[in-house]
Amino acid sequence: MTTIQESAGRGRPRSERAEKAIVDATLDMIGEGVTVSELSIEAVASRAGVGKTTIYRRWANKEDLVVDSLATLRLPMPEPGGADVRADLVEYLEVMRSESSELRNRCITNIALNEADRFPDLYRRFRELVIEPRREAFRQVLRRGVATGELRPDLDVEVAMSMLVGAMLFHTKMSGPGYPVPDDLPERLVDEALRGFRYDVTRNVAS
Amino acid sequence: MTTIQESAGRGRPRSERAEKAIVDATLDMIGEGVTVSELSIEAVASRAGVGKTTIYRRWANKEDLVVDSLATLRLPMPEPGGADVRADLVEYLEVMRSESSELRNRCITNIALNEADRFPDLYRRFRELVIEPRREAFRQVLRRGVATGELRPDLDVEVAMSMLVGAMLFHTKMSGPGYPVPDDLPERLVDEALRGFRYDVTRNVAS
DNA sequence: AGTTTTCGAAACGCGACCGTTGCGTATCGT
DNA sequence: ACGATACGCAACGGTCGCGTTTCGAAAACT
Repeated sequence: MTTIQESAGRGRPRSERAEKAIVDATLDMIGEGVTVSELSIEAVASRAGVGKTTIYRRWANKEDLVVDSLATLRLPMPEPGGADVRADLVEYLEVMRSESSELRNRCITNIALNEADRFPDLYRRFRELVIEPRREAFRQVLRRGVATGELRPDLDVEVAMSMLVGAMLFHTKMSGPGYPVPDDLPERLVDEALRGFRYDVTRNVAS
Repeated sequence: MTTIQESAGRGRPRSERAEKAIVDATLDMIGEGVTVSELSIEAVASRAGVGKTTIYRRWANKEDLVVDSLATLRLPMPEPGGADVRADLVEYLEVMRSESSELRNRCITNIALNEADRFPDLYRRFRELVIEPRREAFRQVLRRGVATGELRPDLDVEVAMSMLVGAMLFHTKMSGPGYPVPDDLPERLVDEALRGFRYDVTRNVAS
């Protein structure tokens, strides 16, 4: 908790509703693509229908507000069904796809991709809190696939992850009004990745 | 050319040096991760060692300055060697990798990934000028591979492109002081993509 | 009832940047 | 030489957001 100080519960208690409105406004604006640099406390206050005082009483600065707001995003990667590697990979990519369609969740990628350089502290905490757990879950699916023999024993897991996740991010970032992410993209990505691009007459006759 | 007007060559001619300094400063700042919104004419002028007047005399607004600056980035994709699909793919990814290490060239991805929503005009022109030609070149390599029989006839070319380019962008965006892009990433990416992840005892024994 | 704390709102002085204008100087064509 | 234009620089009035302060009202405690 980066909150500046708990008030000794003597007088009027802090409004839960105001706090939620502030965090919501913050997340929404970041989700819409507003940079942390551009994010103004005044705009957050106005959007949340709250006085600036109410914000400054809780957070010392903008970065703390953003950190705490992002921390409220609990987006657990689901335990993979575990039927097979293909199903698990598709499931995870599908999570990414569906999340990307909600404005709120876009702030995850927006922060991760845009703010790393300028707010290293924010990025580091965000990386530990959100990014790494997800990478690890994804990594485990691939490792398990190697262990079960579904995937090549010499598969470069990190590179494989980059390909699938990178392709997904690529599409979601490029997506927009005119360029929606196809519903079946996760399946198509996983299938192409599993089969490989090369034409091999001894094997690829169709699945 | 978005330049506001050519002066009738009567008096003192406009300084080539100043113009170059302005464009250089603009590109450098964008390459460093400064948003177009954040980019201030004052900062550009100061960095270029130039008066604001000199900028406003040439460009009507910030967006025009950015458009013209980006247009000076002539970054032709090389004609691929054409030895085989693998070599061509590695070559193109290698171009992306090496470009990403130069600050100046980072403004390509920065603009493409961060400014699409807020500056649709800028993004559209940039897309036509830089992005689409490169996508098309990349696409041709894959199509040629299908035509020569090196790649599967039913390969989903768009998905394949997303995987390779997306993975590369993913790494370059994530890269930084502590996270350099491995030199051999292009090769590793292409090899994993061509082979596929799946373990197939009838085929994968090594290359 | 009285105390304490928070609430939203408004205003403060401060600094950054806007786009414009005027200044004295430099550099071109005629 | 002379007029025209561009140069860098400094200043203008204006807007925006900063972080702080003050205000009267509201909501909890003893």
